[in-house]
Amino acid sequence: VTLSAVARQANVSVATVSYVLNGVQLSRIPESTQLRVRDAARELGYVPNASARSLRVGKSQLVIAHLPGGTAMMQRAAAGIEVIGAHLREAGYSLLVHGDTTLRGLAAAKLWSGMRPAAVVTEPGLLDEPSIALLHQVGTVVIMLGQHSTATLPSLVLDDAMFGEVAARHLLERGCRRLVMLMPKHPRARALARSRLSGMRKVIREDKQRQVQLSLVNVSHDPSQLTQIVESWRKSGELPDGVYGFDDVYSGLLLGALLDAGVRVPRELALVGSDDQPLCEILRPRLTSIAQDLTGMRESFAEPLVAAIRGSWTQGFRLVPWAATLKPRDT
Amino acid sequence: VTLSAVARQANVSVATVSYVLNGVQLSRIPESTQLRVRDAARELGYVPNASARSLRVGKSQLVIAHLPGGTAMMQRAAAGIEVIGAHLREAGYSLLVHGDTTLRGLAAAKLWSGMRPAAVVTEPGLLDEPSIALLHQVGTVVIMLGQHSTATLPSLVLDDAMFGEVAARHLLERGCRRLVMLMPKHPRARALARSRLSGMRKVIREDKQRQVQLSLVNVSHDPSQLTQIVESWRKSGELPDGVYGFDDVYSGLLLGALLDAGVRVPRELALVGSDDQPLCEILRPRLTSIAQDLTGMRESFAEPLVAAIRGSWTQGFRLVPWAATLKPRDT
DNA sequence: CTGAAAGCGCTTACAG
DNA sequence: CTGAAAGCGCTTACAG
Repeated sequence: VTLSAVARQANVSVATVSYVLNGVQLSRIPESTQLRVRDAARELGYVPNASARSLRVGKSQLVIAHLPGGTAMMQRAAAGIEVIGAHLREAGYSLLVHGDTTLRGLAAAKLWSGMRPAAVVTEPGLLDEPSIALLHQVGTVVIMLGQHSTATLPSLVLDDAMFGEVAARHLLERGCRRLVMLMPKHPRARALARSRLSGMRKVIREDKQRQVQLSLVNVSHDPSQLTQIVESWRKSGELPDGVYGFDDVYSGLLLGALLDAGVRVPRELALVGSDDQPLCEILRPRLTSIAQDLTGMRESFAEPLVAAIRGSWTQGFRLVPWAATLKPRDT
Repeated sequence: VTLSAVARQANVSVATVSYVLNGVQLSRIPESTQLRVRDAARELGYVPNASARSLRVGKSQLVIAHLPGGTAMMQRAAAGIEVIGAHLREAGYSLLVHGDTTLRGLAAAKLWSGMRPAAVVTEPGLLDEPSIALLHQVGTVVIMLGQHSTATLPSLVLDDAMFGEVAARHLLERGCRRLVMLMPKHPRARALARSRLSGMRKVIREDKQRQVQLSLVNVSHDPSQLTQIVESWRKSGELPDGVYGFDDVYSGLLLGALLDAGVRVPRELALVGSDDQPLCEILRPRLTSIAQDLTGMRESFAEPLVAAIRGSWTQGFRLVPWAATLKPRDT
């Protein structure tokens, strides 16, 4: 069932049907005709052929998110994907996610440029310059999620400083003075960690009289490494009294190592995670964490995203601040 | 840069270019012409317009996976999406994921049928009969992930029995006789749980002389409920000696409740989770779990999927057996 | 062995 | 206010 079938049924031309169904130049078409067209379309169960439309206008309504699963960014995105997806749909786009890491670089760019998507949302490091150039050549907008060296691309940079601020404020309020933040070695997590760290630093800076010191400790997901760290703290007598563990998994791993070493949590050492995963309720002691707050997602993320897709992007990059809320538990 | 641009450059007709680039009737075209065409395409950086192709052949190369994030199915899929995605790509399809739960039913079907995708992969409960009919009408194959009441649809049913088998075998080997399996109340998780349960039952059945009893306990994600369960076990003196917790999260919640009640794990009660999440390493005692083994994914999942997309599907549904491996830890 | 041509289903400038 | 028509970039039966 095509446009012309609807036209025949409604006794008008295909042009009129197209105008009515797309809401173009409606003022010129009398109510009665519009009604006839809409009725016919409904009766026949007409669904416009997106390929034909794309071919004609030279671009599809597709927005492809190139976000390898398991990525920190992807997990954040998963939480907000409903808000973002709904907003994009209202704006006439379809958001689809490509979660396969094995496809990247020119191979990815070729596949997508073939689809002539309105936009590709990607992370720094997945698409190189020639790939981006290819997408631009077919008129696709390339949007970065995170800081990219080429400042010419529209970039939405997640600003996680609030997480660090909430963590630091909580630890200071508990009276902690010798703070540690765990810094993951994994590159993608590290970008987030730096953002969170900046928030911690800010709060500490604003609180000079209290003589707070902050050390950073690089960590991986290897449990034995955390055992070593705790051991070295014990030996040197430099056990911190407050730790921000970056996220719940790192915090949980540290908690395990602390308990193994006989450190009393939170008596000797207070610990805060991030992301408020189910894990927090499961651990003993239960892990105090920080939940992300999706309020404002629409204004701070979805709307700028649509603006970028439409090509009305002014700055090189834009910070997307995230609200964060403390979830106090045992640690 | 279009097909005709390549044709001009190579001094042949568009038909010839199309034949060469698609590998159709190559035997009839001399090597030298083929070379000229391929060189021209490469030089110009030609990328075929998927919309034009789709319009012409009446169908796109898109395979849309309608898998709301956070779903058990989605998490399993995430693990295997690289294998599946790569296989589909080799077969000429593009797998894209739609992770937004708010879109379902007829609204979803309309959006997708507009794209004329080769296939939509969905779960039971997201698309009703009229929605499926609409997709069928435009020639889209609808594939179910999981058991669907309409046996007419090609369905890939994940068979998690191996998880239950591994769990039961492990517990029996430890000498456990009073077994419990936690059964989640959430509908989607429950389908998986039933599959895992069948594996447990099978192992217990094959082991009659040992007089093993198995009870089921319905659970939700509410920690206080698990506390109550442990309490009732204590009171009645019917503490099981081996528990299969369905997955790591439920197992972890139970472990917390057990420790709070002073039950010694694994001395009094052995506990096995599933999925081998990071959580297992974090808990004290560390949680014994069962990892899924992606070996054989290609044959058991990706290949039948492609067969279904191509329309060569014989049975109503097909079991996809998953290999599973015990990850012994403290519990 | 190669090419001219029809046609997929739309949108939109243009003519009436 | 409405319609006839061009054309987007492909594929493919057909003719030579």
